Amino acid sequence: MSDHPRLLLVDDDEVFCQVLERALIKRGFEVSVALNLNEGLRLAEKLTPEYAVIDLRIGHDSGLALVKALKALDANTRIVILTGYASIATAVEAIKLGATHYLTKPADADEVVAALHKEDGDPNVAIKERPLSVKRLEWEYLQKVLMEHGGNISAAARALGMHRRTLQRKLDKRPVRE
Amino acid sequence: MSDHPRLLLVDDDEVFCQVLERALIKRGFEVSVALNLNEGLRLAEKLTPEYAVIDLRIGHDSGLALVKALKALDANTRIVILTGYASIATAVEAIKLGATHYLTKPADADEVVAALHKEDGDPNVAIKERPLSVKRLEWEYLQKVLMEHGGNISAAARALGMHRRTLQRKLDKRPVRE
DNA sequence: GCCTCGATGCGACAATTTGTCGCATTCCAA
DNA sequence: TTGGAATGCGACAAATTGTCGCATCGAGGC
Repeated sequence: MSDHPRLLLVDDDEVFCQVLERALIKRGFEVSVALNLNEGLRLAEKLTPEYAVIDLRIGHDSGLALVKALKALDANTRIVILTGYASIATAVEAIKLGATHYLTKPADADEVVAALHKEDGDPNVAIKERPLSVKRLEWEYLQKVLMEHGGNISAAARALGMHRRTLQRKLDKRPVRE
Repeated sequence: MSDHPRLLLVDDDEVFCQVLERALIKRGFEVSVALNLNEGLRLAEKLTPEYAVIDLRIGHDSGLALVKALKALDANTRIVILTGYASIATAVEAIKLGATHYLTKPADADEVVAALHKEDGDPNVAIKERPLSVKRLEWEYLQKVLMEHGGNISAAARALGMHRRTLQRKLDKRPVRE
């Protein structure tokens, strides 16, 4: 056992979990990973983690249920919702249920950690030195959605509400530095 | 003096205020209207309303300041943020500051009243099935970074590697629906 | 094989959006 | 009071996007 704070990571994307887990361990957390809701609940009860990073959509379940459960177990748990399917409605409910913050993918480990430590109602604490440029954010997002559509450019463009020609052109370019 | 609950309505759109005021009176509220932040603060202190409906953008000021003030006066005040410039970043802040709910214009009086009476977090809100459009993602990101810089447009533009003029223009526009 | 449908790559041109400058205010802290 | 920073906004050129069109390609279905 260590003095490292316990953190529960729940997300059904295995690859994403592996990457984020590594990054969080490097930042001093003792990380436990669950790939589904039940496993998440089980680990939560067993470990009573001080921190949690939870995907909004875990398979067909909602991560918000887990927020409620974690807060019931320990109201001091600091929870961040991290999702690729963000909406104002779910953000509002997440915060009402006691989540500390709500992040949209793509988000890097530094953002996650910063969000975990964010204080209540405090508009600005740790300002990130270099936020991703808009172009870079867009590039990563395009890649992510494209992948979710099996590389089908037409389908991705439709999902993104963007003209196929435009997506095509954007993909031709290099990702922006930074 | 009646037994009608007192409601403070703060929005810089005069026409909108008139319409909503009438509708709220019809629904049994004793409504006071303020068209700017200072007037809103003054009325808040004078009336200590049980309810408040506040625009996020009041002229050049932020309605979030008023949420904070109202909650400081009386933590039981039920406040709904109503805005045409909705973003996840501001929604998260509003709820953290104690707002009861967060609505996007256009919203009718029934929705507003329902929101005022809304109870705590519901883990069963519907989760979006589609990812955000690129435009919407950008809007959310701009709002987030802007908030991290305390609303300083110049600083946010620098951090984003984007021209101030461009950021200014993007912020003026309404967020894309979805 | 033949046909259809959706995906793709790409040219061309118009419609929009951005990048830049400039300038008048407004704000704020020294 | 004063200098520096932030802001709002007009104007015009530069760059990006939206649209249309068309030829090609691969997977099914018949």
